[in-house]
Amino acid sequence: MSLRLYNSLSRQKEPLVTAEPNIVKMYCCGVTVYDYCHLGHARSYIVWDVVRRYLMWRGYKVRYVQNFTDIDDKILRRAREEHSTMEAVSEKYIQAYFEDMARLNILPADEYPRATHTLDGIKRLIHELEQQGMAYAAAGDVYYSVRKFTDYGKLSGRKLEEMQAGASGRVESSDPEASKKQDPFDFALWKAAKPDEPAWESDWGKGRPGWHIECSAMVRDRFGDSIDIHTGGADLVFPHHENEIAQSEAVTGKPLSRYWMHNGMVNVDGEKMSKSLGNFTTIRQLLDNPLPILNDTTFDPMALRLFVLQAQYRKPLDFTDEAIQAAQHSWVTIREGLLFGWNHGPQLNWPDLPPDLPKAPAESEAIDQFRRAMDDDFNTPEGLAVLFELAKTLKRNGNILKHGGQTDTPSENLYQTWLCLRELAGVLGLVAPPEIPSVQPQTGPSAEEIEALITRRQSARESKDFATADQIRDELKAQGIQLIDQPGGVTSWIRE
RNA sequence: GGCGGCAUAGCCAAGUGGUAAGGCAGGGGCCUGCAAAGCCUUUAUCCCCAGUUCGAAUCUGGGUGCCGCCUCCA
Repeated sequence: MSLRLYNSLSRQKEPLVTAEPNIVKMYCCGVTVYDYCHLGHARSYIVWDVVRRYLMWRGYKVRYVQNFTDIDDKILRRAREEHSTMEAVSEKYIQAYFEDMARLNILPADEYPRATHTLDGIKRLIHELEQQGMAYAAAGDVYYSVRKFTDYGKLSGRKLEEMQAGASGRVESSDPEASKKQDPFDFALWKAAKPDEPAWESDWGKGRPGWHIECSAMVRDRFGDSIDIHTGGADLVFPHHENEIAQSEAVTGKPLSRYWMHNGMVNVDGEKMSKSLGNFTTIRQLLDNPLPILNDTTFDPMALRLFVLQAQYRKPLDFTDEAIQAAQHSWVTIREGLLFGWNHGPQLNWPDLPPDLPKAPAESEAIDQFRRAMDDDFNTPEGLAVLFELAKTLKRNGNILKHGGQTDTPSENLYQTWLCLRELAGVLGLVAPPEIPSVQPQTGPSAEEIEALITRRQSARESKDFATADQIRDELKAQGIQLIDQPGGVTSWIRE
């Protein structure tokens, strides 16, 4: 059974057939760098990271390119506000982007082209469009003649005539470029320089590129005429991706991308999270601040990842307190499972664990089920269900071991389960750093002190002095020591 | 107004013709001096109506509600 994915272009799931066997050329529309990334960005890049990791796990060689838009009105406005420059603003937020993505364990792209580094390619493409009669210059601007591209609207499924009815009110008057356009639907490929704004020399005079053209130019520069998968947020379908298609395909005569994939939006109270609505939470806001709903602890980046992957990527995802809480708790379960080997391997006489763990047996049922789920348009909620089954088993056995019992599950089975969980979690980018208890910095009372207190409590309990017994338990609890009274009068303890 | 999508337990979410995965939260039980932790166990007939079918959450038609895009947007 092959991998199938939903292609926005055909509006149906299709088997993945790449141009070259086992090679995937993938381009993802990145961010405009004028602010910190919010949860909408987090979702988008987590989703595409998982797609990429899964394809790699399935044996594809993936080349992944993602751009930074570093020329833009909003960046300029931000620069003015901060008495800074466009370069400084974009540099700052590009660095912030890298920091945020690293925390979310998103693999770095193979390349990060920037608009400011792609001027040659952009100008070349505009020239070619001009030569083909698809574009025209107008007072220092250059526009794309939308009506000349007969396939216009094929991605978003709209017809120019139908759009006109609803859009006419806005397109006409409010747009300052409207007077230069031959048609309201035409869009800018190149914009004439305004005073005091960064500008580049060109045959049309000093100016800067429009937004859509950079992606067309970058894809062409890095990959050639066609790629396999083009991704981005659902809000980019129109006009951004539609325009990319118009620009690229008019010149090359070939499909810009075989498959188009779009992720659903993150919602707040049922409405899209967006800059313009002002209802956004940045990634760092969420991860850096202790949250009352989490007992004043911070939200784990991996829990954010889990939160995102618990929804199918094309559906809207509601961001709520309850969702945060659920994700955090869920993550603890997965993490317990991931740490099982490090915590209990020695106890089970496992061999020393090499840094590169062996692969789980490919024919295992869990792997099979996971693959079936993910092969069906990256069904991560179903894939996660597999992880939970594995993690629960490990967690349960870990608890039994921790509480002094003896598991009746063969050590070898637990080892395979653990390898399997780690491998599949890795495909989803979910990792828990090896936390070997003995290596952790020990704070609070020493083991001897604790044992002494337990002995004192024990005698208090035997003489029915429960007040003293409970007091000792409470004091240790306050120092992060959890006492566990086991059947048979034995009391063990763990550091929390 | 046009185009597209969604509607499954308290919340999130799989399932696309054969009598409802998983997570979170909750209930019950075991254990305990009490507790914590743990273990076991439990919780839905799938928005409404009408069809097709031996059989539908799953197909068809009609409603209702919500969301996205049509302007910068992941």
